Order: sequence, then C-alpha cells, then structure tokens
Amino acid sequence: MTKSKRTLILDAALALFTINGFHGTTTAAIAREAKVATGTLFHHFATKEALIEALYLEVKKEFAQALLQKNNPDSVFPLTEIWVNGVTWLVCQPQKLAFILLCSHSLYFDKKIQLAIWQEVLGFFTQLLNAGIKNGTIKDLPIQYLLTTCESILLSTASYVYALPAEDQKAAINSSISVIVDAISVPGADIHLLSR
Amino acid sequence: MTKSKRTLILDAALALFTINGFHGTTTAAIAREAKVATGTLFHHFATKEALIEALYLEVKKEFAQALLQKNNPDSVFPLTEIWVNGVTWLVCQPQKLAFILLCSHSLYFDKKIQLAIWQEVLGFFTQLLNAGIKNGTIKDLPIQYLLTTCESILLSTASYVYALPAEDQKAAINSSISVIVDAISVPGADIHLLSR
DNA sequence: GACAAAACCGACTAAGCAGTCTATTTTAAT
DNA sequence: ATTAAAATAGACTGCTTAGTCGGTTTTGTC
Repeated sequence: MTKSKRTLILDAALALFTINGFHGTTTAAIAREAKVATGTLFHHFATKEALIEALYLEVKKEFAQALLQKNNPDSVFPLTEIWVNGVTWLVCQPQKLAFILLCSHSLYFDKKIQLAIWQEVLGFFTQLLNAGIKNGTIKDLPIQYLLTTCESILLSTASYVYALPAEDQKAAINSSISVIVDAISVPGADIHLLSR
Repeated sequence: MTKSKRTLILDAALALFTINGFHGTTTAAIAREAKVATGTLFHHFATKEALIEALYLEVKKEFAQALLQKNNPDSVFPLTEIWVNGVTWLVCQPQKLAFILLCSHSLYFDKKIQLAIWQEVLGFFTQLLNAGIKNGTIKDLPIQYLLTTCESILLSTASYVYALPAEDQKAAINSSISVIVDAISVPGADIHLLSR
C-alpha cells in the first residue's frame, strides 16, 4: 500500500519544520518536498495553521501511545517503565522530538489543543503520583508541578541522549532514571511501593 | 534621564515578541509600540534578526548577572543560592522568562551566540558540579547532562511559580529546592559539603 | 461504461512585510 | 555661530507567501 498524499504532506512538513521552524517553512516548500501541488496541500488542509495543528495532534497521539505502551508485563514500577518508554521513543524519533520541542514554547498555538489520548496519559500519571503521595513515596508537591517537572526533564533528557553516540545511549537512559526518581520521590522511601 | 530610543525599541520588541512570537511581530509593530519610526528602528538595528540577537544578548546578560549575584555573604551552599536567585529573578521578570523560553527552541538562531558572561556562569557552575562529584555529593553524571537538567528544571519551575498567586510563590520556590537538589545529588550525602 | 464526487494540479493574486531612501531635526565640537 | 555627524521620520518598494480558482485526472458506484 502506497502512502496517501496527506501523509506525504505531513511527513514533508515534519521534516521541514524541524529544520527551518514554522516561519522558515513555506507551504510551497512543503508541497515541493512532498512532491505534490500547492492546490493539493490546501485541499487536505484549509490553512497552514490547520496543517500544523493536524501534525501536532498526530505526533502527540503517537507519543501518548508510546508512553502508555506496556512492554514488560511484570514491571512493578510503572513510573520507570513510562520514563524509559518516553525517552526511548523520542530518541528513536528525533524529528518528532524536535517538533515537540518546537511546539512547546512556540506561541503558534494560542489555544491549548485538547486531545483525548493525552488527557488519558495525564490522568494515568496523575493517579500514579497521587497514590505515591498518599503512601509516602512521592513528595507532597502540587500535581501540576510534578507533571511539568517530569515533562521538562523528559524532553531535556531525550535531547541529551539523542546527541550521544548510539552505543552510549542505553546507559545514559538508565542513569537518567535516578534523576527523575530522586527529583520527585521522598528520599529514603521504598520506591517500589509505587506500583499499581 | 530619559530612555534612549534604542532602549524603547528593545522594550517594545520584548513585550511584543513574548505575546506574538518572532514571526507574529512585525518591525512596523515594534516601531509603533516604541513610538518611533521604522527608519529609526533600522538605524539602530541593521535587520530584524540583529534586533532579536541584541535583545537576546541583553536578556541573557541580565540573567547571568542575576544568577551570580551574591546576596547572602555567609551562604554555605552556593547551589541553593544560585537556584533561588534564578527562579526569583525569572518570576519577577516574566517577560524575560517568556522570551528565554521562546528562544530556547526557536530555530531562529542557527548559530549559537557566545556571550562572555554566560560562559562565566557555565564555568562557575561546572566547577561547582565537578567539586561535588569529586567529594561524592553530586551524582557522577556527564557535566553537560547535569547542566541541561538544571537549566530545564529551572525554567519549568519559574514558569510554574509565576502562575501561582503572589502569596504562594515564596513557599513554592523553597519547595522546588529539594527537587533540583535531589535530582542531581547523591542520595544521603551531606549536601552542605558542596561549598567553596 | 456512464456518471458523479473526490483528489489533484499549478499558474495566479492580493496582502503583508522587511528593509530603503530622501529629507529633516538634534547633538556636539570648535 | 558654523558645521558635520548622528539620530529620526515616514512614505515607498520589491519581494515573498498563503491561499484561490478553473480545469484535469482518478476513483468508486450503479
């Protein structure tokens, strides 16, 4: 099965946005890169902004799915698993990492986009943190602060790991676990209490 | 002494960039906001990009000075002091915080700008971290990773604290200290060893 | 195979923008 | 007071670019 033009356009947009940013990338360039006419681009996406938003939704959806993926069925510590899922996925998808970074403070999105699956990630994570606070393993800080802290350390860790030679990445991901765990958990508490 | 036109232009640019982003802010709008003609703007700054770069240098310089400021002469733990300096300054200068966030992943700067005073901050901090690693208080991780981690937690903490009601900010800053300290220091080690 | 709808094409356009140019005013030095 | 340089003004321009439009091809259905 051959890729749809819509997908080609989104792929081209992702590649160009992460190199030249939103402003530096023209719709003509995206169409050229996707080997498609500008008319086709605007047939699928009403405006450039709609294209960016569609791309954002798709990338965020994939990211959310990667985070929630259950690889290790007998993992007793979901926080670690989510963390490794997240960093690994971002490092393997550097364009998407760059795009998420680009979006994170771009002001291109005035309105915050609501995405069901992202709410699910947030909800799951919030539940996990609340449980940890209750049993004394997670610091009793506002959930919102814990969430943004995790997100920002996750993104900066992924950026750092990506820049490493491939053979060092695995080890770097493993040592990043202690950073996030110690940042948000109560010193000395048994972190393995934090299972479901 | 009245403000120079150059300063008025930089102030206007800062205000507009943090609201509408680089692309969303036209040079005409900056000139209008600064109550100055476009000719004047381009007399002081050769191009829009040069203006952005000048603003970036100025903001970064102020930020660096704020970080290194020594408020408490008998502080035994410089990391904490720098941290509180940083968060406090950013929270009190929300436009500059927004601007730094905007720059951090904007791709508007292809070349990394070298700023002497920022090198000084980095050097000082690197020395501090290295000493900590040597005496077993700081985790033995690559300096580069420790630096980016500190920076990203600092920025996300400041964003979070800024959004809080004024009366809660002081307490939030204090509780953020444990997050950064635990993130990078060896669990159980006496953190007060980390002085000069 | 006839027909409609959807997808696709690319030349074209209208608007917006960075940067220019010429003229005028202010500043500072002798 | 004279003069040159620096600062300021704002109308103007040429280029870029998002988005359009009329026509063509492909797809699916009966």
